[in-house]
Amino acid sequence: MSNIELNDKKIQILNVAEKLFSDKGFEGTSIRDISKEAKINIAMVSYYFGSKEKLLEALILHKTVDLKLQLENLLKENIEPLEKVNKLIEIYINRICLNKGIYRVLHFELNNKKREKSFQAFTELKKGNLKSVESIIKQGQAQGVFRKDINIQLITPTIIGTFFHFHMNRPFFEELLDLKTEEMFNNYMKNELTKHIQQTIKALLVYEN
Amino acid sequence: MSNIELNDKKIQILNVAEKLFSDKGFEGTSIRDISKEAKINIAMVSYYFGSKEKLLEALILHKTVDLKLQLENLLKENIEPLEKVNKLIEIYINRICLNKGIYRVLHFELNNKKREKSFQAFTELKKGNLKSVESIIKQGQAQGVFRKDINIQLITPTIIGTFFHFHMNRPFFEELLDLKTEEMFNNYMKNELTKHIQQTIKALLVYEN
Amino acid sequence: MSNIELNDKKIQILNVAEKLFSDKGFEGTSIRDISKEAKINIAMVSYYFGSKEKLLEALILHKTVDLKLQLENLLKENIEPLEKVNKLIEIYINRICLNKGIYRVLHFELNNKKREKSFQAFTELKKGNLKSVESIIKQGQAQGVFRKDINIQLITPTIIGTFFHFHMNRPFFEELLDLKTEEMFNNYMKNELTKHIQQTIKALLVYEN
Amino acid sequence: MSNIELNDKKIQILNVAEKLFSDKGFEGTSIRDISKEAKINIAMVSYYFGSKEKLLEALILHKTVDLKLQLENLLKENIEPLEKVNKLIEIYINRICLNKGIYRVLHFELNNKKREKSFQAFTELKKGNLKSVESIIKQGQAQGVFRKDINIQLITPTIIGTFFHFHMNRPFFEELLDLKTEEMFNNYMKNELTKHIQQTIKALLVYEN
DNA sequence: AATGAATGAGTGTTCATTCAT
DNA sequence: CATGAATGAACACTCATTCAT
Repeated sequence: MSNIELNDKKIQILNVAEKLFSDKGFEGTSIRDISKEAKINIAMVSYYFGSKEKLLEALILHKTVDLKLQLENLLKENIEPLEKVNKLIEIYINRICLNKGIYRVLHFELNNKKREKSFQAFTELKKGNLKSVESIIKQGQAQGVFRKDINIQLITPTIIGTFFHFHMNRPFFEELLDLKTEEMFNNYMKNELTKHIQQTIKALLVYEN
Repeated sequence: MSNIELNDKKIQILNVAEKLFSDKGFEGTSIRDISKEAKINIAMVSYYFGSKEKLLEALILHKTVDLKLQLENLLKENIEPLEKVNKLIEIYINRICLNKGIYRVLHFELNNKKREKSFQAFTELKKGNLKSVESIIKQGQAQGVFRKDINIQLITPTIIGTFFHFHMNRPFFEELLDLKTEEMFNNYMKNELTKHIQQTIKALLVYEN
Repeated sequence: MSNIELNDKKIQILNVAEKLFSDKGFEGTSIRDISKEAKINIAMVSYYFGSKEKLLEALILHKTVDLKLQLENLLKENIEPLEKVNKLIEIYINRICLNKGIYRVLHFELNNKKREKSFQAFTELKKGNLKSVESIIKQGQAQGVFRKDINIQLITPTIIGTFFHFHMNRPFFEELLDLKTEEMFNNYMKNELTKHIQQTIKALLVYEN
Repeated sequence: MSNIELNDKKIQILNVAEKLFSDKGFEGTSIRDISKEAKINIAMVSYYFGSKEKLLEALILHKTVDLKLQLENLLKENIEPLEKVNKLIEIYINRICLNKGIYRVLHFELNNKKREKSFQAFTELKKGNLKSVESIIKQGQAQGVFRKDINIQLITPTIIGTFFHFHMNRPFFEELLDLKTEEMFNNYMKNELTKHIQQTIKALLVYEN
């Protein structure tokens, strides 16, 4: 899927880059920071990836490949539509949790600049996501479980947007909800927040206005 | 509310800063960019605001002052709770549309760094928002219109998150929904998207699981 | 002697400038620092003195006018030559103590740059000093008290140089001699150091090699 | 003794820095000045030394390392105390003549600021100097050649102070003594001035008040 | 006579990138 | 293949000074 060879050192650089881009933003992270943290020579980044920009592109490609697979597997599962939606939500949340950093960077950086290549990859990903959601919901509609008048295209923004907003405002919610440790915060996300989103989507899909 | 005098040139700088911070991020925007775009001397920013950091603070204060007032007025209105929630959503969306730039900056820049002062201003704003939501929902609960077991703290993330995710992925949705002009996109946000969010929140507040 | 009018504000500026130039050097002191410390408008310095450079010139002229008078009075006193030399040393040390700052600036700044006007004033001062020393020593030689083969031109460097070196290395000697307070340091200068210099010059003037 | 590698370009930078710091002071010299004079890229200074401040530190270390050795060798020499004192004076003067620039900087820049690291290196140097002087004089006192009541700590200020004052007022003495060429001035320093200081110190050490 | 507003030039430093080895 | 050395450009910011009022 990616046309660049990824040896160990490249992956090491990508991991460090993800962490730092996430913490300090793309512009706020210098190649020096990356090379120091990854314990590699400063020229390695340009040498391996061509430029800082292309490092970001590689990072995005590297981190978004397998979500597609996960979704395709979900579609094949033989479970009820609502259950599938719930699992879909869990997959999303889990993915973003796993790749905390990159999603932040993705949303912020990709829309500002004309990073055509990665942007396309990202667009493809989003289209794939949408198709999966569409497929699941139409299945539910066919079974008479879901309402017919649903704006399917706005389901994903609700799921990911809700989660993302919570995630982006982490310090605020840490204080508000008294989530003192990393573990507590993660638990809240995986339990309360996930439940809230599932409940929201269910209400939206099922409730007759 | 703001303790700095805002003459025309300051406001001009703030507007340019909002635009550029929004487009290219805080770190990605240089004082040179701002001064060039605003057609002012490069030293003016530091001269007027003290530093780039303080410019951001001033920008946040400048752009968030009247949201609070709008919400307070809403609370006093003598209308049904559901109607109030819908109006609240409209206010949010309208505000973010008006100040696209600053909200984008707020979301992406303000949480990763220790920009204490600006961060506090933003936290206060979010706390105020939460209080308003809480007040409205409890009113609805008292009237028996809304369910009792609502996680109030997660309502705002759903409203703003959904809207924001849509807004952040503008190019994607422009293509997907064939929204060719600025006007069409804005109309979609003000109609379909708003309706979707209102419908979502209503379902969440009213629907018995 | 000075061709500029010195009103209260000018003198206030000069005093602040002396203090700051002394503490942080000429280049290390900004007009902003001076205007803040002197509680005057930042444009006042340029307005009153023309420029930062000219402020320094004015400062030098202002601070060196009355040394000449003191020396002329000393010459007229009817006391023994050795006593006169000792008094001369006391006058020097006292003057430099009084105008701590300016002498440091004088020596450092005046030799580096071509500040012709103040440099001339300073040269005149030094010539006057030399004449006084010469006059005193020749008096002593005439009376047979002092040796004939003295290099009069190098007496002043010995007096002022010794004192100045001590003064410039204040932190070092504070530690070495355990002079914990301002007062202790000043007392050491006025007593031990003065005595040492007087003893040195006496030995030089009197001792037969 | 120095923990930084000194290649040719670094030494070139150090030499230029010494010259310019000496001429225009530390604050008065910009990295741009240095880079222009040394014909190197402006970023090289920060690249090589870390900062302008650290360049000064390196300069001090670089220029003061071998004085210590010279003094230690002097102490071991088997010559009369008075001869040793005279040689000590010659060493001082010679060193300062050789490294005119750095000593000038040392005296004027190092005491007013908290340049801790450089300051410490300089303090160590001064302490070493003092020990050498002390050792020599006590030897002379033990042999009954020098007086017992000498304030040893004020010997160095007299030696260096006298020399330095002369050196700092070079233009004045050039005119006064009609020293038309560089060579004449240097000769005067190495002959008359040195002799004067040696004579002064001898008188101070030997003459019974 | 005095000053707040404004500015162009300059500051030290960091940047991503290049290139000879 | 990999890298240390090196660099021009850009960074945020401060400077002394000017000028309209």
